[in-house]
Amino acid sequence: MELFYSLNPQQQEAVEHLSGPLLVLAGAGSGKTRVVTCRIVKLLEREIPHWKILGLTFTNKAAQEMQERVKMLTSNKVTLCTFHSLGMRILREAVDVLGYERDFVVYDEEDAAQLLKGCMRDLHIDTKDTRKAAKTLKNLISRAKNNMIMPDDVDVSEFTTSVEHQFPTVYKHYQQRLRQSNALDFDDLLFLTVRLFRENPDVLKHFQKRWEYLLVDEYQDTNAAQYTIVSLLTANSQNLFVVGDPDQSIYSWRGADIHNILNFEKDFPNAKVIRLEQNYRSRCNILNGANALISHNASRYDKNLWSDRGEGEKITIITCSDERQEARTVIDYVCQYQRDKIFSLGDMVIFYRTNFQSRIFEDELLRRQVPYVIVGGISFYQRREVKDILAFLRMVYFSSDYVAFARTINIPKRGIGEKTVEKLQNGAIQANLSILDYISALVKGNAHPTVKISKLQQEGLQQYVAIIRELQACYQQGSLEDLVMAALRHTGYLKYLALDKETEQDRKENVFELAAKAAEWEESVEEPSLQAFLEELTLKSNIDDVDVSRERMNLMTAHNGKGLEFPGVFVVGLEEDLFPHINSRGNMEAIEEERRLCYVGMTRAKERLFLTWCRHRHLWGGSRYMRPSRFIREVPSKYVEVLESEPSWV
DNA sequence: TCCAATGTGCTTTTT
DNA sequence: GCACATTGGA
Repeated sequence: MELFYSLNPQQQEAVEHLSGPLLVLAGAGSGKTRVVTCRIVKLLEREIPHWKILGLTFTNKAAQEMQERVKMLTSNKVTLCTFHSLGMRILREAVDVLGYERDFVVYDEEDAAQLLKGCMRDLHIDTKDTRKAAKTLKNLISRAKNNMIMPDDVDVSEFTTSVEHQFPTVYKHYQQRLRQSNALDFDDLLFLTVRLFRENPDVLKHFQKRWEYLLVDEYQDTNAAQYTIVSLLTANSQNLFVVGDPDQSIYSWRGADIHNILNFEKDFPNAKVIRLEQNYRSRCNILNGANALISHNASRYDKNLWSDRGEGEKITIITCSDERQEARTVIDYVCQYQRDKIFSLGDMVIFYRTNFQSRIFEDELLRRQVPYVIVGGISFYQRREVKDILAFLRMVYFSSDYVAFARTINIPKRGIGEKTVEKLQNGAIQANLSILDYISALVKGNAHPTVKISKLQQEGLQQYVAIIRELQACYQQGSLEDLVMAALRHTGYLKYLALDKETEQDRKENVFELAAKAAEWEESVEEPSLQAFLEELTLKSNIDDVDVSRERMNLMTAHNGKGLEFPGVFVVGLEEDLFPHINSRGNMEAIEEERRLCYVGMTRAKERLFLTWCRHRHLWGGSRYMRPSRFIREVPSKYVEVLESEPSWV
């Protein structure tokens, strides 16, 4: 088969691997995705039934791409999904064993943050800076769940601050509130799966039998919970095939533990290790420069990534006077390459460390009318107006979803503020009713306990209940698109949007777009349901449906560049305290992660690589002197040409 | 409850 | 320089 024809011996060996644990250490650009896909195809050729194979990825996009490739090659459908959607599937089947309801709603980060804020109010957490405290608590909860620690088992011995001391209480309360909403957060999808497996050997056995061959992509980014899921599922079969590159581990701040990949051989005795060291992507100057950079990390597996793609041009390092000039210089190159037909716009990318850096490049691109796209950033489904409508839809299906209730009850204004919402929630909890049933009883005058509210609020609630009931009726008969349109109509949402003239147009377009997407989605799936629709949207990220049809310059954070490649790459803002970021100062591990991030950026480049830095930069309202990033110094001069950009006069 | 004026403190973000 | 959170008056 042509697919296997051009595999090198190491790739071949990995693809041929039939059973037992295998770690593929796949350097940047070494054909990792192809190896995973080919191995799946190979398993199918060996008459392993497709339903026994499970492939796990970190993004929907990666899962989708592999799914398509496999389907094209074999017309078979193996299960390829993210860890979180795997958790979702498993929990939908069996979470009742843990005392949860099966038709739970999933809270995204924003919903969870909202819930947490409510918890902090409930518990009267008093701090100087609520925002910071909320962030700290959110992180602590996430870390606890990723490390599979229950509220009662939190180790408080290392805690010093008052916020930290309050954490176990908040965590416990937060879990309780999730339950009252019949909701799970992202981390629960993993943690509860682990608990389900650990506490119910029969359930585990069932899933072990179901999937006998496991493949994990980007293994260096797994956290403890994901690691546990994988090792539990493969405990019997031992058929675990993982691919990853420790040098590209850039999500430790999200709980990813690089030791999962570094200790693979220890964790899985008899494990085989295959190294893919030939890079098919980059010119030698680029690859050698990147290799030299990453060799400055002390804690790593040494590897020797090489390329036979020829020397190519040297890495260009440009010193700029400030960020305006940096943007001009970069876009000058972009336009020149495009004009000379060396690269098309879509062949080039700008990588930056932080989102705010994109603005100046956008200005410059707009000024010169160069089409561009920002990959990542705020997702369509996270826009306020879209989430508002989705929250209404959630109330239609999940009548005890407090976060959706709190979000929608005062749209449009019904005189029901924070305090009243709190009272209503407490009333509902005491009455042991869903929030919708409770306020429904309340307006009819037969709620126990009853809550004191004003005449105006009474009317507001009545209206609200009527709207939701109406939408529920609509959901019984019509399509999803109709339901979205009905939500717009019955809630008076368009009128509500018209209150802010500046944003009205964009927001209107977005809500209509949502209706269109609902229609499209309904067409494309076999069994459309409101629940499935909402569920898919919460697990969907912003980079999942990028529009590649149009020819546009790409802008994104270095994090979002992972897994992509471009002929021309600009890594910008390489200054101390920006890249590496100031928050990593003095912390060796953090600096090393920044270095890996820079390495990821550099190794995306096939033909041409530019590294730029500015002597001055406007940061937090003032102009600052910057020093060139240590990462620039760490690229040996033999791979580099250095340019000083003209000083900017304007 | 709501709105406008004032005060603070800055990342990255697969799901 | 900006978003977002808190505060105080209507």
